[in-house]
Amino acid sequence: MSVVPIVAVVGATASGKTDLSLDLAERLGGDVVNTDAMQVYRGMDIGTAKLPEADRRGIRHHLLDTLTVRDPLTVAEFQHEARAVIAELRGRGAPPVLVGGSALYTRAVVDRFEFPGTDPEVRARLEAELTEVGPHALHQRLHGLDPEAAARILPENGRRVVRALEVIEITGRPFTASLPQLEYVDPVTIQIGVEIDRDTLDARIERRVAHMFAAGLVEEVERLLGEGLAEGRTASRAIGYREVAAYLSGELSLDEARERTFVATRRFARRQESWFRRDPRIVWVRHDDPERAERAVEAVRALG
RNA sequence: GGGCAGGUAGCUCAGUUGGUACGAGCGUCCGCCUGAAAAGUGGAAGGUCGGCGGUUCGACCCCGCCCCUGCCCA
Repeated sequence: MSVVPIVAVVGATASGKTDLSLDLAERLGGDVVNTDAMQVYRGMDIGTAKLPEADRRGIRHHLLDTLTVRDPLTVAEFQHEARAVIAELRGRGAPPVLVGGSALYTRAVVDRFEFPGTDPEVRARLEAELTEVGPHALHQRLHGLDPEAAARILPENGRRVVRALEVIEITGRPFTASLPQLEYVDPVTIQIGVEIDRDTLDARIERRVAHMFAAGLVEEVERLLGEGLAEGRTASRAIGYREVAAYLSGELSLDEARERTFVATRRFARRQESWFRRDPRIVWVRHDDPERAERAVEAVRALG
């Protein structure tokens, strides 16, 4: 193979992406690159199902544990860093094997995807307005400035309305409110999706959540709260962490926290599925297919 | 054995002095998504209102009996 391919393993949480990524990296002689929004946080191990060092089969993993829980992270920043890592790996001939369930992160890295800038002051001001006057009023304003964007963004979705207004203000141009075409930055890219039926997935999620609590998730959250987890804009939203934090502050019983974590994870998996499902470029392999790694490698080699 | 409370969507519960269930939250299903994405957001499908009988033009709401659940007394 003349060009070093970019491989991305995608799929719902708990579907078995991690194992497949190790098999692929091993067979292709590559490194693993995390594309999970929460596994970048140091100390968030149990609740993010981060693969322990000892289980990495000696394969190098990138973009894990790069931030503290107080550090916010954005897609655009992640895109920048991940692309740098990918370039470096390919430079030395090692195929990057991306793994992670954060669909937008993966797409931002692998696809032609450009983010207009951001301005903390403008953002803060608009967010303050949002809490004050509500999303509908801001949506009205957006309608006046950029009817097309307003038509595509639901009036209830304050977050997106704010971002649209921010972009318009700092760029002076209309906001593109829809996702870009599905087009890889580098044509030698492939996405391998892990396919799994719902009942099996739900059972795995339930087991995983039970295991997390048994393995000390509560203690992990307690420790991270001491490190400022609650102030972390991104990290504090992680499933499992907010539920356990609610338990620790007395808002929920332990059982409720566990149940809600299970339910939230299940919902998250549904959202991931609906996201990946509509990307026709993904090559799917069954989670329980004994030949799945071979099939995936074959698909990679077929790239040319 | 007696008393009290309750049996309404998958779950927790609203509801009408009798006039086609206005239901809500959660879940489920489907969708959207450009700097918080494990986030944010829209929609849809679900109910013979415990059973049987009675009163009534008409009952989920009234009466009787029965079944179930919880609590109390014996």
